Amino acid sequence: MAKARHSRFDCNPGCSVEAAIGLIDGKWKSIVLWHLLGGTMRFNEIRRTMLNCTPRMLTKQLRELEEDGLIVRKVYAQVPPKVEYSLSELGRSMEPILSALKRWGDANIGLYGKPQGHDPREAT
Amino acid sequence: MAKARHSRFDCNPGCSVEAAIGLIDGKWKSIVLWHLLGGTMRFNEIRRTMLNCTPRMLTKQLRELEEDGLIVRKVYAQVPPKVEYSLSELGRSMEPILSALKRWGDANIGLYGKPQGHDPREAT
DNA sequence: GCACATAGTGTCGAAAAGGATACTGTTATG
DNA sequence: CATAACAGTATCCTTTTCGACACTATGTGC
Repeated sequence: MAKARHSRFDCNPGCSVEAAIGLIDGKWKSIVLWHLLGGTMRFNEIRRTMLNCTPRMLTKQLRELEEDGLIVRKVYAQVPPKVEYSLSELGRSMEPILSALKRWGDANIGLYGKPQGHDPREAT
Repeated sequence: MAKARHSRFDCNPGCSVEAAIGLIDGKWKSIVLWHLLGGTMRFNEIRRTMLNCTPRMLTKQLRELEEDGLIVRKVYAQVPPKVEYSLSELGRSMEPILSALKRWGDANIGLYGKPQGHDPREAT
């Protein structure tokens, strides 16, 4: 797998929990997965949803998700290149996790989100 | 909040997802929360469930969880010190997330946990 | 007056993650 | 021949995170 932070399963009763977050705790991974729940997307299409993510970063996150078997990368042999990303079966099986995160976030983001301290660049 | 990695909410439709994982993506946080779902625990009691976590690390994770309002720290004025940690209301409200992670991990850990890449030190 | 238990701290260093910025390759189009 | 589109790469650097290891404080029991 791609991530190191949670890849060691140091704990026992909780290690399946650790294993699961280990796959989605990159800076942009959960968001990418969330967007892909809505269907197949192209590279720049994903990028446009998270403008603060550099292409390098996005590539990295996508490659790790692919390595972990959560998404599928389909390259079309065209010349303005076309690459489509979509959830694999395994990726789709994470829907309950993503939904739970979304629900919790929606319900509680007021506690953490905007109050102060969001950077003045573009927060989209 | 304590974490920086996900504290900027760079994305919009997915930022509530980001907000949620931002609170549980420390190396040991999700595990601590998972254990605390089972009830109040003392410092060393938690430690014993994750022997690879140094006290310094555990303290850090617990402090961040407390800062984020997910757990409650109760200090008893005794002399072999006694400190109890438990989930706050907000922490308990994460149960669906934790459970979803656990279920997914239990169902799929075989794909990642054992196959390759677990280090030969003690995996407990 | 000394060790013991609990819940930590402090310091240092290595590794991982993340980010800024610039550049590449390939064809179709004008 | 120059330009543009798309999907990346390459290089370099900063920040964050993690870990090892040693050390602290304080009442109690011997």
